[in-house]
Amino acid sequence: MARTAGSHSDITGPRVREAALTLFARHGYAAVSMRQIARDVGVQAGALYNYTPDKQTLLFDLLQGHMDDLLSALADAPVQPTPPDQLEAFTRFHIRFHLERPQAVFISYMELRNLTPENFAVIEDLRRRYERALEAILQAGRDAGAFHVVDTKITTLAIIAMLTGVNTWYRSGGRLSLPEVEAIYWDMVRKAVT
Amino acid sequence: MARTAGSHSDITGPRVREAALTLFARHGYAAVSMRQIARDVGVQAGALYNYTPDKQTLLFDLLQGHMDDLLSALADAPVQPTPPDQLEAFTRFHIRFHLERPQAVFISYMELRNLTPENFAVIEDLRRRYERALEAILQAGRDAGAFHVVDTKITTLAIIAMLTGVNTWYRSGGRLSLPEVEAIYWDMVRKAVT
DNA sequence: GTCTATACGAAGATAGAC
DNA sequence: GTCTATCTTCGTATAGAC
Repeated sequence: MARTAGSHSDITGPRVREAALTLFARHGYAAVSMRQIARDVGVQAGALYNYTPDKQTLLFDLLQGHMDDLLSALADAPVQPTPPDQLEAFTRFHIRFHLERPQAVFISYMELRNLTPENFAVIEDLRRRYERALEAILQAGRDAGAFHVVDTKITTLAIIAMLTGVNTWYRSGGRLSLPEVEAIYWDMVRKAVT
Repeated sequence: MARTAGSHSDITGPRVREAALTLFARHGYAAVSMRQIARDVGVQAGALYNYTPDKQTLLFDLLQGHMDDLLSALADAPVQPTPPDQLEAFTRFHIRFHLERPQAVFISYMELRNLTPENFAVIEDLRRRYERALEAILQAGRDAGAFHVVDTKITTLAIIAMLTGVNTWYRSGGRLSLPEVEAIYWDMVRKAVT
């Protein structure tokens, strides 16, 4: 695609999404105006509509992009031979991935209710797909006699809630290193399913 | 206090808070207008200002009321003799209390960022007080040799995150009864700290 | 692609009548 | 205590010049 001299679509577009991500995470989708986003990017409000048809789509794109990244990264992770190894890999993967993008994680479950029903359904489907990956590990482990799990659905949600909770308190450079955090959580997960 | 014939302060006041709670939980604080709240209550927008000085105070009162209820209920719970019994009681108390008022729970951590800094500090202090109650149980259990906990602070936050996660999926009348849910979570908590 | 200008509606909050 | 009316500000989104 040829571009004219003054065209910055491939630079400004990502900057719009970055600014929106930061502002949505800090103040919430409904509390952020297009004018604020434009100010952060350094353009006028009207110019934003070259990069998104409306504010709703901007939110949806951020959430969908995040879920796509999550599922791709999960799919790219090395395959482990046994359910306990798979569960450990999942635990460490989840913590690391989520700590790397706290803002996207934050809006991905804080702003779900600000999606239109159609957009919500899309994100929900992606989220369920991620949960099913963990549940499959728990089921395989139970079938193999390695795990003692009363209800794989609930345990799946409980583990994910516990792990995602790391984002509420972890600060890099704090008292604990990332490997230490991973080890502590893996210890709890391992014991909880045994 | 004498009241005039047309005075409904003691009826309308709570109804304003109820309507605000429901609307804030459903759409988010920033997305809800005073006019919407007034419509739900059945008065004009201007009349709301007889019951709250402004929208911010309305939110703060809801959150502070919720935290006060939580800490009172915890203080009123029967005292258990040993750390494992205390932890079981805490686990069941937390699940039951939170499932009884899902809307208040929801806004109490979704709308924290919409509080003014001063109001935020007040709510944070109350939240920390609740967390310290659980941490004290974990420390006592570790000192007594009943629990195996690497880091009491993190374990406290991990347990609370896991338990509060119940609110995201539990629906009364669903597949599992409340006692069953409590039992499943207590089983996981117990194993995770042993 | 970005600007300025603006259409159009709705927000929070207040004033004064009843 | 509640109403109607209103002030002032701000919201999303669009139009047309450059």
